[in-house]
Amino acid sequence: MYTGRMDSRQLLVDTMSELMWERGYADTSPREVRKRSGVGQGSMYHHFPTKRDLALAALERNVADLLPASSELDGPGGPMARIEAYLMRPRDALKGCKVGRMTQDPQVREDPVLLAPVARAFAQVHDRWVAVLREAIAAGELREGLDARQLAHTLMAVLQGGYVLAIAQQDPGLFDDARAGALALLRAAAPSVPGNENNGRN
Amino acid sequence: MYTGRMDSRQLLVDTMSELMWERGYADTSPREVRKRSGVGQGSMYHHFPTKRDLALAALERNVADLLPASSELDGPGGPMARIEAYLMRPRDALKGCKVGRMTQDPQVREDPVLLAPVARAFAQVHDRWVAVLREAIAAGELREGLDARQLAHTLMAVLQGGYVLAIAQQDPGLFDDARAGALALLRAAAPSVPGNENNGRN
DNA sequence: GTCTATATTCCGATAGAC
DNA sequence: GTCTATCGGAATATAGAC
Repeated sequence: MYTGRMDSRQLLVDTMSELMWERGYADTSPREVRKRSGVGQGSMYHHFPTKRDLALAALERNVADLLPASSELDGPGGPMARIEAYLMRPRDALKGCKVGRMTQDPQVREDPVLLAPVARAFAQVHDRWVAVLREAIAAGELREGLDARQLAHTLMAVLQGGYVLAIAQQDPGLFDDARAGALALLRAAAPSVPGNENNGRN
Repeated sequence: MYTGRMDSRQLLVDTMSELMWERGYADTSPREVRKRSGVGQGSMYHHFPTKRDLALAALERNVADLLPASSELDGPGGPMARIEAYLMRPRDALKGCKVGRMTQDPQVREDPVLLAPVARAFAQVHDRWVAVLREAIAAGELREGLDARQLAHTLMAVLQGGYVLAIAQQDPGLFDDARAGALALLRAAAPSVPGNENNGRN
């Protein structure tokens, strides 16, 4: 499919994926895509019969962009160190998440086909979170009895919701607050006597 | 301003506020508002010269709807009990937050006037969170050294992000996971020996 | 305050030549 | 594959009568 150079098809997908991050799907018009990409009308409808087809391709691309970052969660190093690294990695809070944003687009959220890549991406990130959280519990870095699957959703939500708060106040600091607070809570949830697995006096 | 009955103006605002929750601002057309409300063209532009004016009124209304709920945070009862009650109160996860949603609307987030009510509402909820969290720390229900302002943003983010996750999978359970996990973390962040303020052996 | 008529521009395509 | 021309309908109003 990919012919080896920056062809029209690729240009269209790149441009659409930018615009979907910036403006979402519903509010992005084929006209804008053509203007920004410089690709002509005929060309566009040759490669993508409908706006939705182009959006789907762009969405898959955005999802693919996102997943490598989360592989940081199962890289080398202690589990808590990886958790902190992923949680605190630099992110452009005021732009938001190019995948999470799609859930708020009325035309995406009502379209199972467009929503599917979003769901898959989040499920994959969730799996990675669960694994590292289980490791942390096993390593005695997090208290036993915590539910790794729940906690994974909690931490993903902190990031997704952090964007919402930051955008509302136009202040990236709120995103940083949200994740720093989450990290502080995780630390407070370490077994009570660090280095001694026999907590409390059970 | 309010004439005592369900006049056109009020009908328009009610309808617009519903539609903004369902579809956002950018993707809601004046035509849809007229259709759903039954108010005519002339009437509509008499009361609201532009779509944006109507949206602003609807937005203020949505914000006003939201704030009473958060007053639960400074009601009667122990701080942790109020925190749990507010965090766990029934919410329609798949509809999302009618205020938070606005931050993802391209035409709202770029318009300081439309964004202002959203920012104000979140700031107010944050204040309430901070107060109850400080109480919880003072009462020995949460470990000292936790930053109430950060934590307040964390918990708000859990809710906002929980909606994102739930919508992505079309499963309210993810919203419940996110908040249950947050509650579990808060409990784990209680002083290590409950009832004994002299934690560890400092 | 409400009505109908009209206007301009954009949306999301389709047609058909090159 | 790309181009230009065209299309029917919707978006977002404006005009002016009642």
